[in-house]
Amino acid sequence: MRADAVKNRAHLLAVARPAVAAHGIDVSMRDVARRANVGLATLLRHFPTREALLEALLHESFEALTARAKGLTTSRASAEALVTWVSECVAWTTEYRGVTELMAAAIDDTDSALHTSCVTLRAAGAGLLTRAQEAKAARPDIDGDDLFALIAMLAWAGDQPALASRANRLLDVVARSLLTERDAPTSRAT
Amino acid sequence: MRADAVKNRAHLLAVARPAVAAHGIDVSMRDVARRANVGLATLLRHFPTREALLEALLHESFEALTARAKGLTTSRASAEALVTWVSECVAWTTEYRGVTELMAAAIDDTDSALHTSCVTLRAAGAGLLTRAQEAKAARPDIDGDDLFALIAMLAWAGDQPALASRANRLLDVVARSLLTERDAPTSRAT
DNA sequence: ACCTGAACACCGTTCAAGT
DNA sequence: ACCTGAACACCGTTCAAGT
Repeated sequence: MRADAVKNRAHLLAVARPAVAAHGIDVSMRDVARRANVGLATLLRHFPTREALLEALLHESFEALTARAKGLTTSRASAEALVTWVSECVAWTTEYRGVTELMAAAIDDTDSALHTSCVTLRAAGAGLLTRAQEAKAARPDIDGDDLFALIAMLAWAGDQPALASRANRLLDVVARSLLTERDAPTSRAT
Repeated sequence: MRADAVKNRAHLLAVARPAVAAHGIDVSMRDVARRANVGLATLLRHFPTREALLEALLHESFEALTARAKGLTTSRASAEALVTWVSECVAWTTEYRGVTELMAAAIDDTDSALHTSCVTLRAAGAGLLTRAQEAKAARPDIDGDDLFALIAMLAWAGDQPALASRANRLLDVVARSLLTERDAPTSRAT
């Protein structure tokens, strides 16, 4: 990559991050290009789709959440680790309004730039879930796909202004059903 | 209303219904007008917003679901009635892809054409919930707003192609947490 | 009263032309 | 290699002009 292209790319990401934070992931691509004092076509050249731009912005977060799952595996009891991780995933998505929709679409779309990140994230959750199930701490009849869906649902609710105030209770409802009775911590147990 | 206006309105609704069913609630208003062989401005004159059009299309369904809640109150055990109604609400929204987003926005927006319908629906659910709670069949620490949020979350998941196959299990997860242990029916109990 | 075409300010896609 | 303006086909909003 040419030196000016490297610089352009970095500049675009620096501009896109606050724009996405302010307007959600539906922010106008044209607007991002404008803020970067660059032609729209230049933005599209670096990031041919919205997903590609998002992937570049979110890659580190995805990796951090995956690493966090591994860390929780060794540091916490299985039920607590699972709920903590779910809660952190949900909390993270609220930084990027609308990203849940994109993730739900990407998980089944091999062509999406977000596909690999989403699959990796789901696998990390599945690991925590399996561990909890082996310890008889989580209900055995759900799998990593269900867990991913539940996280997405909670994240979606957190994105809706009318529902966001209920986020903690909704997490608690899901968590209680996820865990078997005897080990069920409430969402305030940390 | 003038005779030609009445006819236009009915024709627009007849055309809009299959269009929404096919393309979801994000269907282009221009496209609906085109299919009706009418100017876009004419469509907007009858239904100044997308919400107004949707309200006209969905009004009967909202009323039916509200009536259904009342019917279940007298015909079923409180826990079963609650879960059945939740399940029927979720199933209904799948006919109108994307309507959940609109409902979540409308519930807190007094100006939305869908506001009243959503509030009424929420109240109907709250009634079923209260009855179940009084029978000690549902957990006491949630309210009608939480229930509305949970229904919306399940409906949203049903709208996502990648998550839809999990719909039954997700309903079961929510239902189990909603109900107290001893009375908890699985989602297949009917 | 009701309808309509047209102007407007947007959007993302595409590509020929520049450096 | 990389950038860019412009043309394109869309969108919903608004309104003056028609019947």
